[in-house]
Amino acid sequence: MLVWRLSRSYLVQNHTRFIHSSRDIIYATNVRIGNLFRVGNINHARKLFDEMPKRDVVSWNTLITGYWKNGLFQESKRLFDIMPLRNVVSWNSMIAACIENRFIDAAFEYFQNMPDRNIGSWNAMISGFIKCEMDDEAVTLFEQMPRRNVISYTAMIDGYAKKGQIKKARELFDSMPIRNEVSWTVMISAYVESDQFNEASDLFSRMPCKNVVAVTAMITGYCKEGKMEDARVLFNEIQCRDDVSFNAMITGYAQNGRGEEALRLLIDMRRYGLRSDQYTLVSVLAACSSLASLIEGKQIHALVYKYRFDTDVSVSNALITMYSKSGCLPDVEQVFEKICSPNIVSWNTIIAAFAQHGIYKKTLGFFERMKFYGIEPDGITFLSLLSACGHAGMVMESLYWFDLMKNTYNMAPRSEHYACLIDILGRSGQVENAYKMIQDMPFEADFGVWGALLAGCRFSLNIKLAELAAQKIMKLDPKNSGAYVMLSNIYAASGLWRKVTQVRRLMKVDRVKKQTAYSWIEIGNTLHYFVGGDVSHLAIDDIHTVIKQMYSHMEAVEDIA
DNA sequence: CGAGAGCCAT
Repeated sequence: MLVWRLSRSYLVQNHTRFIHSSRDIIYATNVRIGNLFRVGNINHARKLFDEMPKRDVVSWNTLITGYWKNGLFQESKRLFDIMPLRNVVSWNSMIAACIENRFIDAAFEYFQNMPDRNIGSWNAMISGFIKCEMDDEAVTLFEQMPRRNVISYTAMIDGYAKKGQIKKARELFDSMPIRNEVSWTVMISAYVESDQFNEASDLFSRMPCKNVVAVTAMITGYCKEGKMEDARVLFNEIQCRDDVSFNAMITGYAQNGRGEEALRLLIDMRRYGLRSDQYTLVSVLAACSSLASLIEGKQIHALVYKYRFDTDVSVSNALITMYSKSGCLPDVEQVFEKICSPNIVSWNTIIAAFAQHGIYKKTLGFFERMKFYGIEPDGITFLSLLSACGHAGMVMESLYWFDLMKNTYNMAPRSEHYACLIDILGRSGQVENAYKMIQDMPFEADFGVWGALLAGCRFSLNIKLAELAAQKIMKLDPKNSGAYVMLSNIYAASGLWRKVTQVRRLMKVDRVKKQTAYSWIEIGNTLHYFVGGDVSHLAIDDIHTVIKQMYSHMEAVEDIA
């Protein structure tokens, strides 16, 4: 009897604790449906929904959101139309769905038609306008909305930042009543993006609670400044590193010419238990490109296949550059032809690849194909075309492309285009014409333009122009040793030894140090370094013998040509 | 169930 009573009370107790009201069942099922959609199991999610004896508005909303997040916008729309009862979230979800599919007008229609809006509706619509670069509309809504929260402000700040209106972004940031870590991060990355490192750093130091996202933005800032050691310190301080922070650090190394460290960090990343994604692969491929190390590049290419990123355009573009820098032109073409829809970067990349190897015909061919596919060339395309002419020594053609760019495509040449053209003119001994071109430029010549002129002067030993160009460069970039070295070389080639000594002395006074140039090659696991005049290599005599043979061979070939 | 942030290629 006692046992019976005990067990009965036990049962009653637990019954009340575990019994599911129909509301609980609906709630649990909704959560399950949402989770199934999140892992892309659409059919199973739908089956659960269909089998529900009773559904609430959240069930419908979960279904609607699940469909458009899996790329089935039309089904979301259909469900929205037939659902028995809608709440504000149903409407907001449809707004988000339209925005995701770039139907901004449809989104606004939902926004206007909905019976009542909450702050989320306004925020969704504002960020939609910002995504579609309709800033005026975003501002109008922001000003019209009855209440604003931290998300409204943050979305607007990000919008201003993306438009390059950093000042306005900052004003809003300062004026907002409450800031959270997202607002701080948006503002910091706005400064990083617009190369205002000190402002970014200042904000970062004042940020009360630094999460991994903000730290990653700051790491990017340090990397852009070339301060890799500082970036690494920040990176090491992160408590829980994620794929994005690893990618930022790897990219930093790759972009600062520290390919070995980028590759090493890729290994660390995998050891840390993180999978590399397309961002990682693009960056380590860039690292391989700068190292011109084909073996590692091919290994990464294998990873690209393994992780199924071989259809990613950016990855393919990075592969093209890698193979091009290693001189594997057949692989360059092979990767390119496998891209389903090459974008402007793909075309520019392959054009640049053949341009850099002086294969003018192929360069031209890809340019024609690009036009045939209806991709409009941009400034970078023309830069590649110009550089192709430079590598092939074709002055007339370069002037043709320059003219085509200006007059047929109505594009304003940038200083890089001028620098390229001036380089070509200089190499062909036309420094006077090159100087004329500088004088006719619609804007002030920069470091690159004067550098190209100075470099050109060594072909015709034009002392006057060389001195002028060197002077300009020293003014624009006082720490740069290149101008001093180049000028002194031109003096030396002209037999002006007293002037050579003068420049050397000037370098000491200005405390400019010549950077030693070196080249290297990796054979097996050994790295062989070579500096100019360096005879320390064990096989230096053999090397010199081979070089002499190559020179005489080249001369012989040139005679035939 | 809906709204805001960091990393990629010429």
